[in-house]
Amino acid sequence: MGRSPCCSKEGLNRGAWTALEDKILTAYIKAHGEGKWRSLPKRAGLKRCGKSCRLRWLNYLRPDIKRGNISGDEEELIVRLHNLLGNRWSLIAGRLPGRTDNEIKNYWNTTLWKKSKADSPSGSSKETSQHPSKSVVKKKDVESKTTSTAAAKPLVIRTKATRLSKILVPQNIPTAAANPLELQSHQTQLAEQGGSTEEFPRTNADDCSNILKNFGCDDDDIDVKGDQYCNEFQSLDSIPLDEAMINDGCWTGGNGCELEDYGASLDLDSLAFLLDSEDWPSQENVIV
DNA sequence: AACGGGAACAACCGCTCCAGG
DNA sequence: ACCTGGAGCGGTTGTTCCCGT
Repeated sequence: MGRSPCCSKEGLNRGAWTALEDKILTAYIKAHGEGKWRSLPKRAGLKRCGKSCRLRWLNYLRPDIKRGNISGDEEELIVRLHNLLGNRWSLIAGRLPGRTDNEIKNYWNTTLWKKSKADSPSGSSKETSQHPSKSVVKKKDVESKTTSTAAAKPLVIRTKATRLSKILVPQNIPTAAANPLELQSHQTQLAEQGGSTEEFPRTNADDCSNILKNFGCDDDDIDVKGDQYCNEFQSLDSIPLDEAMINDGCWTGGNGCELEDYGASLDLDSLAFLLDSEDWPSQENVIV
């Protein structure tokens, strides 16, 4: 409708991200920081849409992502927050350090929705008794229905989810990932530990040169170091990115980015207490 | 061992908001 | 005040994995 698409889709990679793409994106963001997503792919040498890069970083590559299963405490908190906030996944995720809105949304759609349904067999709650993604009711229909029934419902005033306009920068970002050379130790460590021998796509010299250019290296520097850097990238290709990052300490908090560094550490118990508190308005008349 | 169905998760899409010019 | 681009959000789709038959 007259609006240019966020990016030209021609010539762009789509679908699953490769280990090399992950490495390039991670290294670029660690070197230059987040933001400017639209121009990031070009500057980083990625054939991806900016939105895709942002999503990949936020949902998968960010160092403070908490991997692994949702704990019981977290699950309970998600249920409570969903009861309170509805499908405002980003808001819910904001109260679960290390969890992404996408992860919580998926978890709800696959797991908690069923539990929620089982807990209310009478179907008293329309919001929880209908699978959000399996619903045949289109969004516009939902909107028209909600507006048409608004008068019959208690007053609910909701704003859009608050955006986080500030980037929380960990105080001691390991610089290794920004420099492929320094990541070699990870591969060495893995080799010594009998790490994965899984094969990943190889990086050619042109790719390396482009990456180096995008990271601000001048041509002379690339000429001198290009082959060396390329070798490092190629050797890195032999290990999964996650393992490299874990060894980097950034994923585990070992010597890198612990949640506390982000000021994002929250006590689930205290949150649960908060939700129990009478100071919280009930869902029926909450104003967010 | 092969196949089918469902679950889980990653990624994409369209819409909206907001800040800056 | 208006316009535009950047960015964020929630819904939806696609792909992979797992398990039962």
